[in-house]
Amino acid sequence: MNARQLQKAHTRRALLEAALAQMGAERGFASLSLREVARAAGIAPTSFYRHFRDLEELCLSLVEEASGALRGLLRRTRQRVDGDTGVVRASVSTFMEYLDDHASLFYVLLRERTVGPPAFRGAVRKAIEGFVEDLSEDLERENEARGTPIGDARLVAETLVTLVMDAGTNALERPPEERGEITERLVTQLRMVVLGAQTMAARESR
Amino acid sequence: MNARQLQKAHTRRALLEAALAQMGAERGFASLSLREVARAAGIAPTSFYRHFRDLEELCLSLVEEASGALRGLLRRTRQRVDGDTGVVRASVSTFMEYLDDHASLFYVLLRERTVGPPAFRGAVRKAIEGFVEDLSEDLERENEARGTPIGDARLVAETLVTLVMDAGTNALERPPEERGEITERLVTQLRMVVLGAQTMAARESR
DNA sequence: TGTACATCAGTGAACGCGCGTTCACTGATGTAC
DNA sequence: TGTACATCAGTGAACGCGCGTTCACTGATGTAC
Repeated sequence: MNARQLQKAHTRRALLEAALAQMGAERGFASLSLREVARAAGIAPTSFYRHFRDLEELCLSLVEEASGALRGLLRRTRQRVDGDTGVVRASVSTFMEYLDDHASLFYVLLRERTVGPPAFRGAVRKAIEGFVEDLSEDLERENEARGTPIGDARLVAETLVTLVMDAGTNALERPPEERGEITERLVTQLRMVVLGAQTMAARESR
Repeated sequence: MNARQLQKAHTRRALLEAALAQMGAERGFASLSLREVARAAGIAPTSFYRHFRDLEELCLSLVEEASGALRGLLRRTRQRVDGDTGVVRASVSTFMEYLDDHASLFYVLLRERTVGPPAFRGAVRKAIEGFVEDLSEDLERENEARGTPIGDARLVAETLVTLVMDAGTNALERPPEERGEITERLVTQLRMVVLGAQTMAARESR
């Protein structure tokens, strides 16, 4: 890569980081300002346009980045799911690690799910659907292996993901010392769901 | 009430409605503008201050209104919960009715849960906690009556509310014809949770 | 009931401010020969 | 390697705009006597 291209990539990164930093706990994409972001990235406002068409394009990149990180992590999770630790434990601890490492990115994913331009919400939804898809496959595989049918695996996966995302939101809003409790409650919730699904499937096959 | 007081109350209402209308599908509280709201309410921007200190105060009123409506509806739900229809069905149909009648208010409740000033998020959380509290009592009462222990009723209630809120968000974002499917999936989800909780409680008491 | 005064919801002009975007530019880096 | 030219990330001045907020005001409604 050119020295020029390298420098450009550098600046682009600075812009993304700056936008991410601005959206702390209280601000959504809607309250960002191009000038503010440029200022924080250390460039003139006009230079912004060398990298993105507008703020929306920048934020879309952020969403994609957040999704990518999440999926990558999930993929790594699979290797942990073995006899010792079940899908539930493994997924939860993976998720909480992600939360620690990418808190700001996660904010983006959670917040912009319900506000903002459609393209935005669509991207977030797609990311979550990918998550659901992966988890669904894992669930089916594991439950076939164990001989415990789980019924509509996709619906179960959706339920689990919903609960995980919600717990993630809470975890970000509460002080870190409550993190452990939130995790434990989440694990119980997820087990209830899986157990309920199995019980339901068992009844139906009778 | 005075003619004057009456007129004032009228204008106040217009302001609240205007703000609500502005926050359609894509806009959060953060992207409202005082002038825009005043314009839509048919008054001069400066008159706004006769009613609210700033936009935040207005939005807080909206959140409280939304919470009030939700709780009121829930209270009415209780009367439906009898032998014929269980807690689950009754709650879900109640909720979906609310969704139809107060879509905009519900947007406020769902969106501003994760973005915006702390006072704001606090109010929303409090509303949801009230919801959880009420449902938790219902669950305990019903399950004692039936002799099917449910374990940590509060945790179960939290799980149910989380799933209901999430389904509500989806329902608002999807075309109305998908509403029925979403409702059915939600009912199944909730039944899984209740069944799971009961199964878990039964195992533990063994 | 009539009069004099107080209240106060709503007004319109004015302010300074930060915003997004345009434009013609600069000057370091890259490329062709 | 040296030279002439092209590219293009970053610049700074300038624009028009809508914003939140202040201020002194108006005039209908309410109140005291």
